Amino acid sequence: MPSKPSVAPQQTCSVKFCLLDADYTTDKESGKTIVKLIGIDEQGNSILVLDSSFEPYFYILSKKGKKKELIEKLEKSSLVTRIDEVSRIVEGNEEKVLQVFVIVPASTGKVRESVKRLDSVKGTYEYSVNFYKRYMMNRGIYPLDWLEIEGEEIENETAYKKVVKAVSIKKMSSKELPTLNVLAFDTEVVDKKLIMISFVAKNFKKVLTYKKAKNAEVCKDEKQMLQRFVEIVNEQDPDVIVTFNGDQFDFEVIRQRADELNVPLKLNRDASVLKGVRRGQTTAARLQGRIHIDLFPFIDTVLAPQLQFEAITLNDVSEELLGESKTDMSFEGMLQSWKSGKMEDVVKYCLNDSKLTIKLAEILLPQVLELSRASGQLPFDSSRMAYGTLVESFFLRKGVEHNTLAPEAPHFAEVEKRRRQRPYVGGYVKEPKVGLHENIAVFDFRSLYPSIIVTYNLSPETYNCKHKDCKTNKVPDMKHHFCTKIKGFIPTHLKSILEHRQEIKSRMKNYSRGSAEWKQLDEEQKAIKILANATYGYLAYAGSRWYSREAAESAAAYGRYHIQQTIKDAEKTGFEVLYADTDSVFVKTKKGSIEKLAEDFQKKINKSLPGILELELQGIYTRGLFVPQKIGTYTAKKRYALIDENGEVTVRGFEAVRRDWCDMAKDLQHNVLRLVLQNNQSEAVKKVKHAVEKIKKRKVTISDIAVRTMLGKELTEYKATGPHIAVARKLQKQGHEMPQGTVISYIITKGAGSISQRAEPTDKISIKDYDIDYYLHNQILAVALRVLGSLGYKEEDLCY
DNA sequence: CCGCTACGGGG
DNA sequence: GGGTACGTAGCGG
Repeated sequence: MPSKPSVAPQQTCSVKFCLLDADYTTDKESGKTIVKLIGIDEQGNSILVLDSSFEPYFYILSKKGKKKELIEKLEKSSLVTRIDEVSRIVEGNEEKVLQVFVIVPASTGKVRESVKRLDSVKGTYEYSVNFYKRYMMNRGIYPLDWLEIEGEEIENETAYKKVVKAVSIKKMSSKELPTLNVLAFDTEVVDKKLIMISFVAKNFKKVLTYKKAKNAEVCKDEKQMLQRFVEIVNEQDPDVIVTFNGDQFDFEVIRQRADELNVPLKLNRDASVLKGVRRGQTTAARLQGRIHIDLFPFIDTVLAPQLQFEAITLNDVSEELLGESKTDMSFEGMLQSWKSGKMEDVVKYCLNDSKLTIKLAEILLPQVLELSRASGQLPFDSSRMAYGTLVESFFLRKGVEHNTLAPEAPHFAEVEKRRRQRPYVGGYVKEPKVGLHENIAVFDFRSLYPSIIVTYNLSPETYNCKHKDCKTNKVPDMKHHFCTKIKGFIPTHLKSILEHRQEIKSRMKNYSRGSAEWKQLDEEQKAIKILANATYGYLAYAGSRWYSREAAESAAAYGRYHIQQTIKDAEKTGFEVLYADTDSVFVKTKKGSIEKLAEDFQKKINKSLPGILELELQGIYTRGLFVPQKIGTYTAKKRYALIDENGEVTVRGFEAVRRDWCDMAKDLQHNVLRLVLQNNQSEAVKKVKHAVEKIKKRKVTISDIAVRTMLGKELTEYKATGPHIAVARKLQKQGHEMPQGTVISYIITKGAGSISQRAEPTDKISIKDYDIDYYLHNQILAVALRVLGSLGYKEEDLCY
């Protein structure tokens, strides 16, 4: 960090750059806290801007008549630099509060701690807002803003093209995204040692390893490979580094190996060494000057709920988002190749992972950046944040922009208490009419919960207000009421982003679908949708500042009320209601055109809905299969499959076909489902019968019937013995090493005892050993009956 | 039935 | 660095 001004006469300069990252540091000489703003200019040069004009502070609301006493006490503290008196809205009321400035960010908590119990203190506020976040909020700066900086350029020996000490910072209006230099990398690890590293950027790809290999740079050993890794990152000088699970895996291994092998990890632009930052139970790899975007946490927290992959693996995610998968090679295959020296396979495998990662980044990075813009959090943070914190940072900003102090964050005991609350009643579910149906229309409420929060003014401060007229405004089937006179904090700002989203959507109409402008606007509106939808959950989130279980509970009650009304109206109109869940209703008609009837119904309902509530016609389907939600004690969330007139199939909730099912069973269910939707039940039954025969006559391969499970931890750490653990222990006794991460492939054999006792490793088994009965009833027929059972088929119908 | 622990992704 | 995930499956009591 350059802290000294250069000896040469300082050069005044002006730069315009797009903000990508921020941090802060304390200058050792002056003791001042310096905010670091990191970004790139129009030419793609990396810029570091230093701003020492911002001071840390927090707020105190004093008790009546005790202000003087409090100020005197505060002035005695060596940590306090000055005290201002300002006007802010506190819990709905305008108050005069003390703004207490302190020497360094860490002092806010210390000073607050020393005064919070004084009887002159009524409340303390915003003492735990991170300094760079505080800075961005107060200055109205959002990530990806273009900033115009006037200042002095400082000589530096860092990888930044320019380091500027800011004198003034102005926001510009451009919303353009800069061209970023993005580098993806992936490592392969065997026995906790790095064996290979691959990189892919726009015009660059490389593989490092230390066994002789074609198409790779062959290093002397692991240490030299790590050194080359550092060199290559610096040569490529990326603005963004992308990984898939780099926080918890790749960077973690790299750090450990670099430690062991004594390789300084100078990956940062300021020439410092990589450090991990604690984020909850996990560590994130945060680089200085380069944003490390780990796609895994982003997909896990933000995208997973909207998508339908079975697991968040690079393979499944790539298949869904890119329509392509990893190479045909399995991990075991790769391992085999490494051990036997078939290096071209390993190189291909490793490089492909980086290729997929960068392709995913092409799609996901714009989403991360728009989410940053919408939430006000840096890309590094917004890509790792859980919904609760993401929503909260948005409202914190709105508070600052509207002179409103955020409620104090709940303390540990309070969070615990909130967590222990009995769960409240959620959305309404109408059990599906099991079977195959035709001429189906699906309706859903557009952004149901956000619309309800806005329409009914649900917010912590509007709950059970004192106004006489509001008291009759009861939530359906609840004792609660919400204010009808004064707009609440949450509904006000939620409404404004919903309107902003509509405005973006109407602007999108000016561009042709799929154009660059259209795509950027689309990402922007999707990011806002994510925030808006998460606000409902935020009201009931235990860590929330704007916590109101009553508001969340009421949103659910209003939701149930409206969906039930819609069901009643649909029935009155002559539809048969097949299924309903929370915000969607599935109906069918026996006579007339489903399209026409559905459109008329939608219009009619919308005329009767209050506020901003709106029912949408989600789609028309030629055929649909609905299966029971309860099978024994197991309750599926949503389980149906639909086909439209173009033959497009939508499947929900059959995902129970995951682990513990063999490939043959998985494939069979897939085929059966499609055939049923194509109204070809006889062919579906034939397929099942055929599979049954194959199992009975042992005309299958081991791989068809193998179940694969990975050892998630060391074998000794398992207390419970599932089938894969039993197999692993058997293998270990035979002298095989069974480290964490070993994939156990097993089949169930004939004989007596539990499934675990009868599980055997695949490599020692012949096709005559498997238990026909188990595969018939617990795999093939089980999976087939999930689909065909709802159509009245019994086991005996599916066997010859 | 409840409460606790371990897990995920990566290799 | 006053930012310390999170929701759930599966086990044992």
